[in-house]
Formats: sequence, structure tokens, C-alpha cells
Amino acid sequence: MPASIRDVAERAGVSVGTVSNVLNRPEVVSEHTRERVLDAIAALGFVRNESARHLRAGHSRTIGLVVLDIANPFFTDVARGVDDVVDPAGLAVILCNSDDRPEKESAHLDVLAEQRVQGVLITPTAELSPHLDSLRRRGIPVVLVDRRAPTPDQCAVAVDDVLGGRLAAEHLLERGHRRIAFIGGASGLPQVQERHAGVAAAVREATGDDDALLVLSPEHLTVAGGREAAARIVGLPAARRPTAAVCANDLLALGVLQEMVRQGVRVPEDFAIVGYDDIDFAAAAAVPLTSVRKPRAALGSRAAELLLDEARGEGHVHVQEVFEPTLVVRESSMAFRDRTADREGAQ
Amino acid sequence: MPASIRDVAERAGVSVGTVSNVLNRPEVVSEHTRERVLDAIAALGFVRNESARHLRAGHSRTIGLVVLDIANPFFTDVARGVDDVVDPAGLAVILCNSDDRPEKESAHLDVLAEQRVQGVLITPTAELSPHLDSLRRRGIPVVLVDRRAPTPDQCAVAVDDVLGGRLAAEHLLERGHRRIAFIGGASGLPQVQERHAGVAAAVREATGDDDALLVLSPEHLTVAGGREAAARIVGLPAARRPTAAVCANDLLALGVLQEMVRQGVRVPEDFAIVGYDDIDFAAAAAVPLTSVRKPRAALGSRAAELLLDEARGEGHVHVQEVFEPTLVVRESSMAFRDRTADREGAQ
DNA sequence: CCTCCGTTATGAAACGATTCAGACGACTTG
DNA sequence: CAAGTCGTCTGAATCGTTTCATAACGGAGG
Repeated sequence: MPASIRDVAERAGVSVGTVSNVLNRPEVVSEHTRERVLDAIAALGFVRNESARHLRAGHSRTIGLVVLDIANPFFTDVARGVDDVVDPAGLAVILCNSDDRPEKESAHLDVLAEQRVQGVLITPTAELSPHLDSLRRRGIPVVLVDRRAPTPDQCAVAVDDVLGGRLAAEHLLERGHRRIAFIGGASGLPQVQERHAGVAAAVREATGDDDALLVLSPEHLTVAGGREAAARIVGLPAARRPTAAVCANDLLALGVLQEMVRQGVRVPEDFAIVGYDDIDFAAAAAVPLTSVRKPRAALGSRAAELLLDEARGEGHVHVQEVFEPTLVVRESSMAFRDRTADREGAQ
Repeated sequence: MPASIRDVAERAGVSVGTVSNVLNRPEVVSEHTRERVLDAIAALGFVRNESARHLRAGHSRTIGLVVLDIANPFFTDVARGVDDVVDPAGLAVILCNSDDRPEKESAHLDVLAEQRVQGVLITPTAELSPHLDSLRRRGIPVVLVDRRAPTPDQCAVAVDDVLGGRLAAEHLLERGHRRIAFIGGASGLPQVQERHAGVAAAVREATGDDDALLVLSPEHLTVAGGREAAARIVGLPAARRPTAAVCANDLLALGVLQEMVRQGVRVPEDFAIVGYDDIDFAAAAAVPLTSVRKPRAALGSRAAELLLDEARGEGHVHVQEVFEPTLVVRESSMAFRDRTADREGAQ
């Protein structure tokens, strides 16, 4: 129904080749002809058919971005970073939400493959899907976002999560906490495991006690998951109950905070909380959240840069970039009493 | 580079037509042939080229979703609702962020037109872009989201924002507030104007005083905008300073809350706040936010349903759906002292 | 044995753009 | 004046798929 290049050519009284030239290499066509063609285009409301272009060109002008949870502001910030790079390059982004479910992820990757996207940016679920490899074998670049590359033959932009976990834990340990909870997730994401590892190492070094760390793994890394974990913590006998928690992301931390408040547990006096990601809402929380800050937008834009470079071909070298997180201390971890004394008294 | 249907045909020793049949109408090809073809497909890692399909079919398998602010959880919730409908239909969503800027919106609409999307879901900027009409003239369905249709010849899914504004204002008026601020935005979005109208009507009815409502319009409907507005309110002389605010969305409300707390203004004792949208973070705020709740995901999924129906053609009737908002009362508006007395004392 | 029919497979024509070898004048140049 | 050059335009081939008219084959019915 919509006008094609042939209709334009007919109306302007030129060949289709000439119309194409007006569109793509205007300098090779005479001014007079160019104007006639442009007039015809305007009159017919002609819009290029991207699929036809793509078919001929062999590559599309889109990239795919697959995230774990579109409702998590961390990922929308990443998406923004991606957009900042991809938009000026004239590419469109197909944003897919895997919901941390491998089947959804695979389905989305299949669609992206059919769309012949120029490349895929993805924060994958725990297991690296075979679909990812098959994309790469097919020559479609894949850049991992917020996840380390398992092999050096691909690009990845990650954060040193062991360090992040350590920063969070050391902060709590310094403030005297001796029984700490790590609230992760059931899906086994390596980012979460690394954060856990960092926390565990710091706790072990400081306490020499492997039981000092309680690990909870709610189903999902969401506010609801955090509430669930907090309820379990509150249910523990006082002697074994942790006095602080490091959460694998801010959504969890927010959930923990909500449930603690609801149960009448004071934060940070009775229970300290450290989140992860430092999303904007962390600072606005009921009790402003101490959190491990990651360069969210930079993660996205750097990943996009690497992807575009790889898609361009010509001597691309794979880069595994690792950003350093920092700790942002806010009220949720500002305990006032000395917990070391507390604990020693209890023993 | 990637295997084409022709390669598959060759390897399986059949014609391309047969391969296509295996893919699209497997029942018409004999089991033996089908297996051979399927084997070849697996061996070559063949993946359909969606652009070629689309070119032949005349329509793509994607839709566009254009939102005002991807960082606003309201829109990610809408996107989720859209996904719930669009995904099972086997379509992909191209998510675009206009940042409330008409030029970005237009640019995105152009890209979507070139992609020949099946339809566009959009929360448009204040002025309805001519690009929207030109899409519709070209036969691409457009459904407005969270925005009323200007004419009955198109679908729209909106919320009764006059009512929403009224609910918010009446709640504050009942609690004794007599000087109220409406914090909107500078970009003139009709949703915001309607909320304003609802608030203004309620305030006028209750106070008979047109000056009882102070209108502030920060640049953007964001947390930063809210902080900016709050700072201006605090700067006002006490006699003219409002005692409460209705904010055009929750991001603004969160910003107002932050700045008030920072300036030592107690919420809700000294200043009450009502937000709009009821995003999840509203309940988790420093002071849990009273907010006007909209059916966020339903807005998206209903809009997507209408879009798919319209794209299907065949006797589609345009629907303008208007959801009713409800007020969710939380702490941010729970004032304790009687402000009527307060005000009367002041006069 | 012939005809007819149903099942299955074929091959060519589209879809809309880009590209490229070549045509055609008009001009230079030796 | 012939040959070469330049600027401009043409037309056909091509990308990968779907579709559709048609062919090939085998079996049933007369």
C-alpha cells in the first residue's frame, strides 16, 4: 500500500536507480533531477522500507538489549546508557525482558537472530544459553553486560562484585556487626555469587567464624523477595539473628527495609541494611539506603561502544572491562550502639 | 554468510518451496521429506531472515512503544503490560524513549515507520506530532496510551485525570489544608493539565478562593523537578506558603519529599504530599506516599490489545477507554493537627 | 488400460531497495 | 575530427523468503 521507490521513480519520470541515488548519494545526481525526485517523495509520502534495505545490505540497523528485569531501575539506567551511544549511530534498540527466566531469554534471542540484529547486549541468566554461542557462531556480536566473560574471545563489561561485596561487608564489620546476612537470590547469578564471595571473605577474615554469615536466597531479586527474606530473619531466635544484611540489589534492600519497619524493627538501630547498585530510589527510601554504587549508565554505554566496534568488524579486539564499585554510606547502616560489646555480652 | 533457505534446500535435496512449506505448513509435506529438511536446518543452523519474510508478507512482526521517560517506573510497568499481550502474539517490541522531547519523538516515529512496524503505542508529548497522523494515513495503527484521543477515529487508553486530581485535592481539603500547591510540569502535557483542572475545581469549590492554589511548573516531571519545586515553596513567606502539594507524578512527589526533609520541614506534619501514578516506590519512600493509583500494567495491556485488534483489520472499531483512578492514602498526607483552625487563627 | 483425483514437490514470480556495469551526451584535448 | 573524459542516468541483477500455478506420481474406479 505505501508508496515504493518505483512509484516515486514513475512520478518523477526517472529510473529507480536514480531515486536510490538521491536517497543515498545525492551528490551524484543533478540538482534539477534531485529536486524533482524530492518533490515526488514528498508528494507520495514515501518512506524507505527498512526491511528491503536490510535484505539487500545484508545487515539490519537494530541491536538487541536483553535485561533481567525491566522493572529494576538499574536496568533502565543501563538502557539509557546504551541509548546514548546507539541512538546517534542511527540504530534502533529492541529491548527485551528475560525476567531472569532462561526460556524467555532464549525465545528473545531467537527473535533477535531472526531480525538479524547487528549485535546483542545482554545480562544473561545464570547459565549462558547455548543460543548465545549460536548467535556468535553466526557472526552476530554479543557483549555481556554486568557479567564477566567466561572466555577471552568476547567482550564484556562488568563490575568487580567481589570487591563490592567486600566493601559492603567491611563497612558493616567496622561498625561492629558480627552476625551478618547475605540476601541473594535463588537463580544462581554469578554477579550475586561474587557479591556473596566478597562478603563471605570479609566476614571470615574479621570474625574467623564461618557461621557468622547467614545466607538467604529468596526466589527473585525483587522488593517482594526482600520482604520474604526479612520476615525469615525476624523469625529467627534473637541469639542467632543477624544484626545487619548485605543485599544483592537495592530492590531486595528496599523490601527488607519495608518488612523490618512493618515488624517494628528499627533501621539502622536494630538492623542495618546495605543495598547494591545504588539506584536513584535508594537515596529516597524510608531510611536512605547505604548501597554499593555501580556506574549504571556507563556500563550500558561502554557495552554499546564495544558492540558497535565489534559489529563494524575491521580489527576489533575483544575487551573485558571491569569497573570498580564504590560504597555510598547513608542512614540505613549508621548504627549508633557498639555491637561488638553487645555480642561479647551475649556469649 | 548465514545459511539461507536455498542452502537448506540444496542440502536436503529438495526445492526451496518445500523448505518453506516445512517451515510454514508442515502438514502438506510428507514425513520423510520433512525430516530431511529439519535435519538440514539443524545441521546448518538455519534461522529465518525476518526481513525477507516481512518484505514478502508486506508487514513486519514488531510494534513500537514510545514513552516519555523510560526511567519512570510508571512507564516500565506500562511496558510490562504491553509485553504481556504482545509477546504471546509472537511480536517484538521496539521500545523508544522520547524524553518528553518532540524532536526525539519524531525521530523515533520515523524509524518505526521505516521499520514498517505493525503499529505504534505512544504516550505522546504535549503537541500531537504530525508524524503520528502521517503514520495513520499510511495505515499504521496508533494507540494513545495514558492520553485521551483528540478525535474519535483512533484508539486511546487513558485515565480520568480530572477525577484523579479531584480525589487528591479533596483528600487534602478534608484534612483541613486550605493553601495547596499543584506541582506540574513545564511541557504542557494534557494529562498534567487535567490533573491540575481537577485539583483547581476541588479547591475552588471548597475554598471559594482562586488564590488558594499555587501552581508550580518545574522543567521536568522528575525527582530533580520535585526538589526544585519544593525549594521554591520553602522560600515562600509563611503566610503564603502552601501546607500541602498535589504532584503530577510520584517522581515529583519523591523529589518534593526529599527536599522538604532536607530543609527540615516535617512531612506530613508541616507539609502534606500527594503523588500520582502510585509506582511501587511510592510505598517505600522515606515517608510512604499517598498517591493516585492508576492501573499501570492494564493501561499497557489494554492498549496493546486494541493495537493488535486494529492491526488485524477486519471490522475494528475504535475504542476510547478511560480508567478510573483511586486514591491510596499513606503517611505523607496524614496530618494530625487541624489546619482549618490554623488558618482561621491566621486571618 | 485409461482417466481422474489426491498428495506431494517444483520453480518462477513477486516483495522493495541497492548496486554496478554500461549507455549517452557534452566537452576537452591532441 | 577522432578519441578520451566527465557527469548523469538507466536497467538489470540481487538479497531471502513466500506463494501459487503447475507437474509428477500413484492408486482407485470404470
